Amino acid sequence: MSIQERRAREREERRDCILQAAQAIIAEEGIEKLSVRKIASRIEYSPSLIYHYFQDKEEILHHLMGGVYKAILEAIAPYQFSEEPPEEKIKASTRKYIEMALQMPDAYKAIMLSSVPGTLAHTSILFKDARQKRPALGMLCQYLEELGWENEEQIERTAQVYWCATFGLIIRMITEKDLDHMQIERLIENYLHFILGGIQQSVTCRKEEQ
Amino acid sequence: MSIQERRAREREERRDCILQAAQAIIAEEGIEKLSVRKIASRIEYSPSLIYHYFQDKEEILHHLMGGVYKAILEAIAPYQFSEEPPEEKIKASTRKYIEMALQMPDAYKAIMLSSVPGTLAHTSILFKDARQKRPALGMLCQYLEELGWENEEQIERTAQVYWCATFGLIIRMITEKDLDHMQIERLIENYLHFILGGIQQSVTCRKEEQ
DNA sequence: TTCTGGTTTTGAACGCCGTTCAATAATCGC
DNA sequence: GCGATTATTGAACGGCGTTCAAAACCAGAA
Repeated sequence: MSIQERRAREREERRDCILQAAQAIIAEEGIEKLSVRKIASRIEYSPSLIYHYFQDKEEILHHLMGGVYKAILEAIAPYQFSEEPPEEKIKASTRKYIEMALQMPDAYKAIMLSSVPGTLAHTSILFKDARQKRPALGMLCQYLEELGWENEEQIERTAQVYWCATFGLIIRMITEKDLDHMQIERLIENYLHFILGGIQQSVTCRKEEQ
Repeated sequence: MSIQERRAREREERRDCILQAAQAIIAEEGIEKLSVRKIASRIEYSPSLIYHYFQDKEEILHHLMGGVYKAILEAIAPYQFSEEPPEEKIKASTRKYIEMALQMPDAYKAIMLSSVPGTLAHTSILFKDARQKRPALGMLCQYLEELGWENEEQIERTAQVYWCATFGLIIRMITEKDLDHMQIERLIENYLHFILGGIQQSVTCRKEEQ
């Protein structure tokens, strides 16, 4: 028993070791320079070994990216329980989300632009009832409800396009390098103002309809 | 003279031929499967030949993508001269832009996500005075002016985040496959409603400030 | 201790890729 | 027709992800 346990533990350790090496390479050279062979040489094993611990390169990426995205989601989770008004909660958590993403641009890009089913299962937001499975989406839906929105379908769809829009800003800021902190700060501020306007306007519309 | 002209023409023709072959491969197999060797084999020349007509693979992509993006911009240009109210012009041209992008998802993704300076020079929108160089941006700025906006800086920044947001929606719709026409239509409709809300709200704010 | 069965690790290979470069073939100006 | 220019090629380099049969290793049984 004990021996099998040790074996399993060692196996897990080596998996971690591979993931760590991959992370280090990404940190040093960028995600597009990551290769199975480089991971192997860094841990001083032959490339074929990797394939006894992971099915393919994609699986390695998937593991790493899962961790990254989880970190972002965990960073914005606390706002949920804040006592501030919903608008402020939306603003604060969106800002945090953007800042987290910008701190790990390669990883964010990689995970959010991946079309691999396994990754997509963690990042897609445009399916029905997505709010149940996507914390960021669910959080925004909750805020909208706190703001008095009632149409379930409109809430979810608004949350979906909201996060698409936020995603767009982030990716463009990542893609267009040479933006300094000042410009980024201004863009985020402008974006939040603009997008919150969209939410408030929709409230106005709803109120008028009643 | 004439002979040199013919030479130049022939050279141009072969360049076109290479570009056409590349386009065909992209159409058949997707952009990520495009390779210099495939282009060469399709035009029945050796791979090395390609490098006498283009500096590298990137330059080929750049030429193709330039054409693609131009097509989108040309498709939305006419709305500029329409007599409809600015809100309608914004809605209509944004919708057209989105639809065009969705018709050539691979190409759109490739050009808008490329970080290569040459490509970036055609697609970046987050720099100062971008409205002078970016038709889509300039158009939106014009509409905002027609709506009575006056703060030059706010106009440009709003236009920037507006297109970032639109870009985000498009990329997510492209990335998350399995969306049917109905869902896409609903998302676009919802997005336009939402984002126009943002614009109108900003107007309201401005009016209140005065 | 030696053998056995399973696990871990490797080396070599396959078939791709982008790119370079010296050598050859074709074409032109004279 | 000849020398220079241009077009084209074949072979090679170094990289990639991945596969697979063979080797090395190791736990427990005889």
